[in-house]
Amino acid sequence: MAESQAPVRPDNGDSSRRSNPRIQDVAQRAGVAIGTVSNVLNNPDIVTEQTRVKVEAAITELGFVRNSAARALAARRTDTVGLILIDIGNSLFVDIARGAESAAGQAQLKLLLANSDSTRSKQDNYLELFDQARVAGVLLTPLEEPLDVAHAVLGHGRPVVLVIATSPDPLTCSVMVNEELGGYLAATHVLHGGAHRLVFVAGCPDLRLIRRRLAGVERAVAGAGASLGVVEAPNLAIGAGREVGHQMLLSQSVDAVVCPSDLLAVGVIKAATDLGIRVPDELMVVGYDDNHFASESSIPVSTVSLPGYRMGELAIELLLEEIHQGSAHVHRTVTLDPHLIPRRSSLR
Amino acid sequence: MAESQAPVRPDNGDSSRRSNPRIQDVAQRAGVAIGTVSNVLNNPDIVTEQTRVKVEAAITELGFVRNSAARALAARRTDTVGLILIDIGNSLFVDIARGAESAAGQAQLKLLLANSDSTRSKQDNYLELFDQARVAGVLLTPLEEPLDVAHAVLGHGRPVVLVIATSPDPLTCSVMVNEELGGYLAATHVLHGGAHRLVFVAGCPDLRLIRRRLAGVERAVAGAGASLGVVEAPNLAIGAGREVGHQMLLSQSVDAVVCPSDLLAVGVIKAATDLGIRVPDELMVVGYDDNHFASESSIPVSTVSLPGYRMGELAIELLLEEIHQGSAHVHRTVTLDPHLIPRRSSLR
DNA sequence: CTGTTAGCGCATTCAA
DNA sequence: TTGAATGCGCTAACAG
Repeated sequence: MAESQAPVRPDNGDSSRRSNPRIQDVAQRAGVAIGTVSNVLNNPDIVTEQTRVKVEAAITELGFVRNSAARALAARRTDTVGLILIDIGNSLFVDIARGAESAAGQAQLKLLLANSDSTRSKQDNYLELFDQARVAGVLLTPLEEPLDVAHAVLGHGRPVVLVIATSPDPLTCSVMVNEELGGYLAATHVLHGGAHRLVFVAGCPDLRLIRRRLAGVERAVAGAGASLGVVEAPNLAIGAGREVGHQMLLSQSVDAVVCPSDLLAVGVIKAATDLGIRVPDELMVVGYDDNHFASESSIPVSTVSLPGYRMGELAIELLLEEIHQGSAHVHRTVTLDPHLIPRRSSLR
Repeated sequence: MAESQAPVRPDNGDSSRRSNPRIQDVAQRAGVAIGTVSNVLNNPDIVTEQTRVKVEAAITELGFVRNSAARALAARRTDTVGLILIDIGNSLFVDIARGAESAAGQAQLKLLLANSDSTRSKQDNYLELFDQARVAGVLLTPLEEPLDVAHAVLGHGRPVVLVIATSPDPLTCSVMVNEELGGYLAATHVLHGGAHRLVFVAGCPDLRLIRRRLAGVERAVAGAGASLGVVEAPNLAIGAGREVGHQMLLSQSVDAVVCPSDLLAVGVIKAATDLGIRVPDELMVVGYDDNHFASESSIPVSTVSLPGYRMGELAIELLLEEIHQGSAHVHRTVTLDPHLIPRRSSLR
């Protein structure tokens, strides 16, 4: 046996003054073994009431805070989930975050947010960040393909759940929205309101999402014997809606406009107002996403509402399923139906 | 010396099939030592071009991803910063997040977001989460006192920067806004527009923030010989603005309303419209925060704009200062001036 | 139920 | 420059 003099931890003496007390300091202070402290932390039930209290006292006295890095390393797992949002400025994604946070909290999981800001490099950076952090899983509102980095994460055995994916991914679970139905609902609504000459403002017409919505509009129009025009817009923002709307309203006869975003709808309403066209009397307008401001505009905007909160909850539920089922898990896709919220912009 | 037979890692054989290859696997594959791989990862310069290429090849072939837990543990530091926002549904905070993310990215720091949702328990939970993760620092948009958990984080030697603090904290750096000036600007603006009978809608009148804004309004009114009424509202939301606005407009003679939030302003405008009072002709309304929707309402809302993006950038800059200066650091507070954005709701 | 011990995967000495 | 050894703080397995 070596000399007991050999100090395991030379600076033990002033350990009370360390900025980050360790479990060992707590054990020493409480007069128990290190494993016991770990137990009161992770298995409070199997420890004596008496020791537990003693240890807890030491913990608060020392201001002990677990080191999650060490914890994750030793336990080989994490109780953190990452959520990557396309746009935290869009209230739909905020709703998703809220739902996910609520469900995660109930499952004792921590939720970390990241904003990809519609930028692939950011999305990929955060995917890698979460991968490095060995999170229990990641929720991703994905940009369009390629999803190679996400697949790399999957390859490391880390579950990924896609939220608002535009198509089911065979390698993941997904929470989808029936976008075609959304378009159909919007178009049907204005058709029932008496519209005959519809226009769909295709912002970002290359997005599969937008094309699905257009498909639904087309289906509704086809069944009603009305006409449908499609005008393209560079993006989904207000400015685009206003510009495209202005041109469109000047050049063609139209009595209803269906937009794949609320911002676009607001822009079109502005254009109409500028031209002295009354909404909804002369022109009905419907948006999409049910953003919070849609109901707050002076002409509240009718919209196709997506259940963002529920989608967030569902995403966590799917993730938990996958985590618990392990290799026996079979990916599945849950598709939610949107619903129309009629507001003044389309009510005659 | 013990028998060299003792296997350091029994399952080394199938390590290529592990879901998470380690640095050692990379080293083996590249035919170099473990320390060398670490070097190409962290000090690429001090390694031979040739070995570097070899190692990088092995990394991609194996799909190696660093384990940030092990990394943090060994290095005793982290390149991650946490940002806790009061309300990610409020575009001001989104702007702050954007600014912070940009500045953090330039400093090679990762930014993680959390939403306290105006809830103390959530704020404290996330503070502790970041503390456990041993982040390099945390940016906090704080709820009002007490800040005890934040101080605990500070006690562990972890810098905290307060953003939109209502008063400077001697233990931290802060990014503040001259709220009194904001109130003054809003009131002065309507006074110049010819208003004589002002009302300040004090949502959450207990918040120091709100009281500061009111103080600014009072100063402006006092210097102009106009009258000022103050009505309280339970919160800063649209509904409150509408209700309080309705009562106020019925019961007193007023020609300008100053609100400490854009939502409140929108509510007041709604109430006015309901009552057939024309905005801005008969009633001028000014909001606060320059939320994105403020310019999008049909009657665009004049507002006191805070430089959210710059505030986020500044917060990171202050944090970096503190990290680099270490114990020599002296906390400082940067106070930014808001500016008024006149829009239709107050322009006659 | 309590105390002891062996790594988790990596950064970082220090020799060579 | 490169390679072998040490331990970061903790969990988990096991012996008392």
